[in-house]
Amino acid sequence: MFAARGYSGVSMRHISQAVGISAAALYHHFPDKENLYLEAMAHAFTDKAAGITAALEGSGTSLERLERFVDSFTGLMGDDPDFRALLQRELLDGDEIRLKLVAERVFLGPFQAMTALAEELAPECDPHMLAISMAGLVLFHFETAPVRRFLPGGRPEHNDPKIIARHVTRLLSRAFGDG
Amino acid sequence: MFAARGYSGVSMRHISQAVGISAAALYHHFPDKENLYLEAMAHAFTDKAAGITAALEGSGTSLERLERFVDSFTGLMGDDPDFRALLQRELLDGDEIRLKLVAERVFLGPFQAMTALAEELAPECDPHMLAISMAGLVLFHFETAPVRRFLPGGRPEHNDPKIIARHVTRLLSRAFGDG
DNA sequence: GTCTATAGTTTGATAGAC
DNA sequence: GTCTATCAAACTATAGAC
Repeated sequence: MFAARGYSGVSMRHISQAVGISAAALYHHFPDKENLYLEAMAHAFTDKAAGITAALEGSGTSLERLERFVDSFTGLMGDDPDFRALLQRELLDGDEIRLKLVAERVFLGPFQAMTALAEELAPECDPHMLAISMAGLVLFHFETAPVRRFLPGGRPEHNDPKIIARHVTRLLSRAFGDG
Repeated sequence: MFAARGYSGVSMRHISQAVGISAAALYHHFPDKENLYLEAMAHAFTDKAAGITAALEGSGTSLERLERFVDSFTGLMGDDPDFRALLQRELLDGDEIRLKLVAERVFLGPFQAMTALAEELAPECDPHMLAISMAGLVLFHFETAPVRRFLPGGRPEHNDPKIIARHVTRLLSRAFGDG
């Protein structure tokens, strides 16, 4: 619900109806709405990125690991749209404490592996920026999915994680493949 | 205010205080909150992307126009963080009507020019997907700015539009420069 | 651990004076 | 065009019975 409507768009009553207890009973389990939200985020973000990190740290050439990373990342985003929406809402709404939690709990692991891969792919490039670019290249295709059908050339298959992965892998391979 | 806190995070009283009139007076100018929001969006989005389209449609080689596009796009995002936030909130919260308005009012012009450039740069590539990739490559650096300082290698200059533009231009030039 | 009842606040929106 | 006053509903949160 928070993924779909945001923090202030979801009330304690909405939540209580969804879980089938009264709003008052929610306050037996959580001290207030803020805390309920934080625990929901902590749960939603736990272990989500482990597969990404594993794909990056496996064996193979840097290009093979790049391809596995892109496949794994697009797969995760396609399988769990709520996770993606929650992340992007946190980037818009999160205060320092929440952003630090997200950074440490979901981004840090894969990001370290991504910067390591970035240094292999392009040693002369800033690895931090290249890691961000690789992630953005994937994420933006999902982020823009609801609006792309109103844009020229937009077709349903552009929302297919496999199609997105192939496109991104080819683009990055062109940039870092034979250099 | 909508950029910072979202639709349901801003009340009519908040707005009335910010503009210095009573909440009741707002209803003399707008029939309801929804309509006020739509008019605010229509205003915020008008002519925002004209500079991008101009950069893409100017003279020069495709690589020169690519570089001008990236400079122009990063400049816009750096100069107007609220515009970027509003766009990303619309992608998360917009219904069909609002997304169509955004698509036609802000995305369509530059996107058509971007797909045209994409076909020049990489005829064998899907121009729709490549245009999305070029945009995401730029936008994600701004979207992740608040969290990147908690990630390894994150430095303040990574938020500088000029640094971002140089990075993205180099990456895209590597992919499409000498092919 | 869940409920009903409710306190106290904030919300979107309206009525009517000026 | 703006105001004060206000309504009805929804909100977060608490009290107290079971």
